Amino acid sequence: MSPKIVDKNARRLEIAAVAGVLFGKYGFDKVTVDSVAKAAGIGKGTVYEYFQNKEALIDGAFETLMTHMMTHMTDTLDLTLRPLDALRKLTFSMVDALNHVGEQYGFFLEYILMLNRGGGNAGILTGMLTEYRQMVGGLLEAAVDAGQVRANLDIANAAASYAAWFDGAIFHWMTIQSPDLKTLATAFWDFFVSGITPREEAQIA
Amino acid sequence: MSPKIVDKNARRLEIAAVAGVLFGKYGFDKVTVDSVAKAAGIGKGTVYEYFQNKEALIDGAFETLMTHMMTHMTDTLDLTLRPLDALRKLTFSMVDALNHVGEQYGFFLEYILMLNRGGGNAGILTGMLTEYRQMVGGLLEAAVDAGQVRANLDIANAAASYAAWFDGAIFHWMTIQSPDLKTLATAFWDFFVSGITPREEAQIA
Amino acid sequence: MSPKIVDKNARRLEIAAVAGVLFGKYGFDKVTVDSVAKAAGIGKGTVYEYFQNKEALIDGAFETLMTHMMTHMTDTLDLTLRPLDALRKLTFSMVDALNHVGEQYGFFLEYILMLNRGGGNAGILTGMLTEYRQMVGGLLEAAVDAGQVRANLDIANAAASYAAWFDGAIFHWMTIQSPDLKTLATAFWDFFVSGITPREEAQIA
Amino acid sequence: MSPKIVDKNARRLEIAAVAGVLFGKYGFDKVTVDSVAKAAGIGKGTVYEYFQNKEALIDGAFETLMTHMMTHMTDTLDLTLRPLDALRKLTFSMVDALNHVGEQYGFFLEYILMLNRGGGNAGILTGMLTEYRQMVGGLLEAAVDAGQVRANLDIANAAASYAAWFDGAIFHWMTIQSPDLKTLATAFWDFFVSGITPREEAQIA
DNA sequence: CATGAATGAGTATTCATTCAT
DNA sequence: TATGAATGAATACTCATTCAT
Repeated sequence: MSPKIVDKNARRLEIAAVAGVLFGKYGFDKVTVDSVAKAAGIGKGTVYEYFQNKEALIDGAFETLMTHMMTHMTDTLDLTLRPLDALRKLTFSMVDALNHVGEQYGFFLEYILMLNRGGGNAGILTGMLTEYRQMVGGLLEAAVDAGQVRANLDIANAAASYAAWFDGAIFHWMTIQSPDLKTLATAFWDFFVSGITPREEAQIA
Repeated sequence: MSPKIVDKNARRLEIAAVAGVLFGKYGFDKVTVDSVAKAAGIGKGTVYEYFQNKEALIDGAFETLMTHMMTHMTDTLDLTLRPLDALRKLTFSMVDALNHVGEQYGFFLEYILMLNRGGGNAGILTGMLTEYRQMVGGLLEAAVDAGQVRANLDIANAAASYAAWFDGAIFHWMTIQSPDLKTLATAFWDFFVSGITPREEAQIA
Repeated sequence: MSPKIVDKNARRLEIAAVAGVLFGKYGFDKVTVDSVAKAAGIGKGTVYEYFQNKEALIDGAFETLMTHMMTHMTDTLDLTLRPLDALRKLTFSMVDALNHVGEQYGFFLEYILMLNRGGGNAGILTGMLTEYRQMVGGLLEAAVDAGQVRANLDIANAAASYAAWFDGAIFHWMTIQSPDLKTLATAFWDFFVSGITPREEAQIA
Repeated sequence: MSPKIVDKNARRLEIAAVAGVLFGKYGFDKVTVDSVAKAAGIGKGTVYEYFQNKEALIDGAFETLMTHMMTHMTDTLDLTLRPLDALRKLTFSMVDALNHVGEQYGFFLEYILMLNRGGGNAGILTGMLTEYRQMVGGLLEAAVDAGQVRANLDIANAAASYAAWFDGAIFHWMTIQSPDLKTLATAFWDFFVSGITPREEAQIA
């Protein structure tokens, strides 16, 4: 009922978003609370009205980033398409989006490192990765049902592999810009499809 | 000329190795030069005898790590096997090794982030990644010649995809320990082979 | 806008003054920023709120000292006296003052050395010395008009010589306390006056 | 009898001279023992064979500088000239010399500051200044005897004033290069002579 | 005698956090 | 509620000095 609560939350998200951009660009330790405040157009003390400390700020920033990415995914997911086509569309849409949020992605990586070292809220990330795998898994399952994918596919691990490939590709692309992300994705998709679609027989030695 | 006999290079590598472990465990900014010195059993000033500054220390540590990893790869590479088998062996050997250098791998990720933000020596990393892709590409090419892999495979991109998957898998594994790396690798391998081996025909919609 | 009312400029001058005393007593390099803070009764970080770095602190201290000295001179300058008498009064008043700011004077010397080596703001000092010479030159000129000084005196260089003597005298006095500054000044004044006042004829060989 | 003693002393003087140049150029605190060693073409440890510590090094450097200056003075002193002319020659010769040892002079000033703050060997400096005043005083006394200077001159204080002027002039010249030292000296000399030479009567108010 | 590798005390500077207004 | 002045803990880096060779 109190309209201020809305304001407070909006302001919170605003600050977190600004912080996320800075963290992505310069890294957690190089970003000062003061620079976040300046970038958000508020006083340094005010940041502490919304976040208990710098750590909380990074958690908030990460949540905001994840929300954006998940929203993008959900929005892009087109259930009128056949499952494998929906996955293809999703894949390339993400590639497109990444060309625009590359810096944020750096922040994403860094956050994972922080978690690994005991800082941050691991739950957020685990949950998000699980959700990501499940979305892909769900599509693959539907594709099995639709006969687009071979029935004996280990869906959970295929989804995990897909996701791993995706993040690894971005990761390498950040290091060497060649080949560009779209080319890499195209080649992968081709090869991914070859691996999962029905076939007469496998002839491995 | 020098009255004190010290193998300056050996000492340098020693310090870099110690630093690498700490950087991997706690991250660059959380590691103090003093802690590196203590861990190496030397005085703080001595670190500065071998490295101009903390940045140089991280470059040195990275070089050391890369050298180790490349050496491990080369050592593991068994050219008496058929190419695809050699690649499989390499893959699982790396997975094994990673269970032991997981922390170092965190350092590896972090270094990439630093490079992306303008610090560090980008050349080392680019070179290493290129070398990694080439090694895999070489094996795939040999596999094509041996008829183990379909002839129309885009080798360069398949190698890049393989490498991307590999790093992405480690990356996700660092975040959620489930499934374990070996399971993930087994599923990927199966599915990778399906994608690259010869087949009657592709039946994609 | 600012909820905390602090006269930033007053605080700045206060810190500079305190720093000036310490610099004078112990020299720039022997004085730590922390000791300045302690002496000013503030925290170390606060010093950096007012001065960008230690160098800025010394510039500020010097400005403060110069302002004090110049104010003292101007206050002492009595224009109701005949010009030469005004200069005499000024001279001895400065001597008196110096017995109290001797330590500061050490800082003054040191600052000049720093300037000579490329640090500090040379403009401040040059301006101050020029002003000092002009004040003396003005008095000598008035004395010429009043017939107290011989008309053919090279005023600019006499003023420069006077100033040089003054600083040199302080300088030697700092080294050997004998003779005391007043005696030295008395002798100089007598002899200075002999050199500049009108005379029948010069009988130099 | 031992020829090594000569060597040792020569080496000592050599190091001190080199140190003096560096101290003059950069200031005591900015000069490292290592840089002195490098400049002297020896090892860092060797410096400590000849000087107990950095402080001793500065004392040695100062002694060397003083010896040079005194030697220059004594060499220049021409007793075949009439006393006042000898003093004039000495003055201008020193001015000439200073154009070449300006940097060393900075060291001289700094040393005085150090003494004033309790470091260094005050005796050396006091002795040297006394000697300097006595040399000038002696010439003035001889000039009185020769009738070149008025008999009622307070010789001790005139000598002290002369010396003070000299150092003050150099000091100002270091700050503002204008007027050049020779011009300043010419004006001073003219005016000094006016003040000390015999005259009919003083007509001061 | 000469050396320079090793050392750690000492210091400038940054920045997260607090709190009076 | 918003602010930014004040603070001091934390840290990279320097350099005089020692001492094994």
